[in-house]
Amino acid sequence: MKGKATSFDIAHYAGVSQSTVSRALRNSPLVNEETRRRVHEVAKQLNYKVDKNASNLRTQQSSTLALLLFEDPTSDESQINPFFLAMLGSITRACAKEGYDLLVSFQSSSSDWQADYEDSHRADGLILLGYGDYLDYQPKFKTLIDQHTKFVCWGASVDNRPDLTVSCDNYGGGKLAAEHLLATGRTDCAFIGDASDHSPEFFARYQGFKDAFLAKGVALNERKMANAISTEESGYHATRSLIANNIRFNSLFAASDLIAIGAIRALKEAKIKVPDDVHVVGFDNIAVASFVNPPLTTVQQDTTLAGQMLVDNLLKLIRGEDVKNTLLPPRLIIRGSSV
Amino acid sequence: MKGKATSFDIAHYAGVSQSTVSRALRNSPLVNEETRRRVHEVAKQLNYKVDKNASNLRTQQSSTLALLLFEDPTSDESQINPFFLAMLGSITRACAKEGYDLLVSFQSSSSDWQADYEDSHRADGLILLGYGDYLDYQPKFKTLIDQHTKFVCWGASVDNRPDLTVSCDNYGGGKLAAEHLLATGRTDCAFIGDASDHSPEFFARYQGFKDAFLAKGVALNERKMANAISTEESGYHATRSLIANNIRFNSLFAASDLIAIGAIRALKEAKIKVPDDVHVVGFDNIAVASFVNPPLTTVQQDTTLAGQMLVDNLLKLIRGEDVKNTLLPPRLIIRGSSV
DNA sequence: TGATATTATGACACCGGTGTCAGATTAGGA
DNA sequence: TCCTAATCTGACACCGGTGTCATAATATCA
Repeated sequence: MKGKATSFDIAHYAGVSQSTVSRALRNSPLVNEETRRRVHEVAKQLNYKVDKNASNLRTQQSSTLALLLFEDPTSDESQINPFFLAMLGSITRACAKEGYDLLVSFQSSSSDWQADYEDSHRADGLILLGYGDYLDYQPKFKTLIDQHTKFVCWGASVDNRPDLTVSCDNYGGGKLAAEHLLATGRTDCAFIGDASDHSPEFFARYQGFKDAFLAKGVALNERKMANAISTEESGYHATRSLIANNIRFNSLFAASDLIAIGAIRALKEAKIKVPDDVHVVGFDNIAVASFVNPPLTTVQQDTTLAGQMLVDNLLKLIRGEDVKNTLLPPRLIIRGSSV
Repeated sequence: MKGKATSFDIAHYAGVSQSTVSRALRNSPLVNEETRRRVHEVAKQLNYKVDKNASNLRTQQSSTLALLLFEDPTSDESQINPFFLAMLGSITRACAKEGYDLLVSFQSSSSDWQADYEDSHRADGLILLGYGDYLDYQPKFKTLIDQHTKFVCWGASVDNRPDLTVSCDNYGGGKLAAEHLLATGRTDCAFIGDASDHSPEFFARYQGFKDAFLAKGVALNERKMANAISTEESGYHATRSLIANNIRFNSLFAASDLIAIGAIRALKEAKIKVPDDVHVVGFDNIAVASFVNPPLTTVQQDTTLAGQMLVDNLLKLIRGEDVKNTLLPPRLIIRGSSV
């Protein structure tokens, strides 16, 4: 046998027509039990596998989803945000569970990442994942919608289509962090992140945080804020600049764990003790969080559930079913950095 | 325009035949420059994308590689070894660079992971990645070879086909670790890992380590070894059992960073100070390593290069070119856990 | 001007399945 | 025994491209 076996080969050996082979292998009720058995038998012997290209071509669907991970262009090429890596793991598993394959692709946010996966019938739908400047993305989202591309999005809200977004309740998560700091009596708080509409996720975290403070009659000092993207480096520099400007605080809320870890490094360097002098709370609960010193108090996003929801919603979209706006509950994980 | 545009639509609007469209879009020298331009023009307007299924079906290749990540079944479902996540990142990038798509799939090592990707023409070749008991895999490797499946493997050596393996020089890495500990004067060393042929990577690390000690006339004490798989938990328990058995040592070499991190936890718990009482060296240089307390001295595997080599070798294999056995140089990263 | 080479294009088979339709065979009922 | 229904199977068109071959149109040269 040279080359791979085709359904015609099976047909030949099983003494039936190719049509029957196709039906038998898909367990169509139309074929006789005995025939079905024989066909399966031969197929197994010849190690036959359906040619997905042919099958997909005919049925016009691919049983494949594509994950586009777009990263902040300023972040280091070699280091991928561990939070997304965790998401990737759960998405992969969720896909497998649903019988879908997963194409993975990293995109720099500048490039033409509406990519051709769906248009070229490589994938039935897209999952978009990434931090970064969402204003850049809105026009691309629009293009996708115009082209009727099926996609879901982590975190980023898509104008007029909240059903396309799966997100952690960032606002609620920010509140959790605030209430925790308030409970420990640390009301003089700094915020490191990006409280603009360029990063809606960070912004929502900040809003929730601020509102929880306001509810207790404590106003956040706008000066005690510094911008940072979600990298350790960025968190480090932002915090250093606060310290350099002689800004004082006894607690710090970072918009992500990576930022928090960078912040802790800056604090340590300035001989400011965590948690004694400053309580630190992060966001994400990446794997590293429990290993840093001190272990990081953080708001957990349930990546397993998130991956599952992304896949579920996308499949519903593909099947034309109704999809609801999806918000996942955050959970506070208290560790040494804040007690 | 209902549905996606096909090459016939382009042909219609450009006033040429479908054949010419196909040629023009692939920039065949056979088509007239003016025609080519017009066809591209129309294609762009209709947002036409080549149907990969049709194209792949005809050309009998997919421009896709599949990454099969098989994990130790005992490891926690939700936590993926960060080392592999890093590899995944670099493999993805390497694929993109070569113009290949990447299918990602997690396999539990028990399942039928010779998977159908290649047989079903979903992928042109496989990349296998995973820790675990390699004896389990050998028969599966054999099946793959028998079926002429193109694949490469990280770490695991495939009998008689060393060209199919890309690996870090684990033996050399073990030596690096040993020489470092010897240089710091800590010759009474424990080893946590698996020094059997069930995990050839760990075994090689141990061998290199042992040989370097022997070269200095120091023999390792066989009793100061404990088995562990590559998880924090496992490293923790293995180290605890050594301590519980009253086994003393002033340095410790862990077969992987995760194990080392678990070991440090066990040591701390037993009030044994790192690095004062015990120097610890790990292997992998996962992202966490620099954040633990104390920062972990470790042997770095260059994941970027590794991913690139895996992809390069696999593509060579697919193209029928000659592939050499590939061994990547390790590098010692000295941090606080051993000085 | 006629013969030949060159260039550009269209017609058509083909890749390997899936779905439809028609027809053969057997069973069931009168 | 004949007719209709139920069951099973094969022939065939089709999905949307790619590659081969034939041929028309134009250029080249004697």
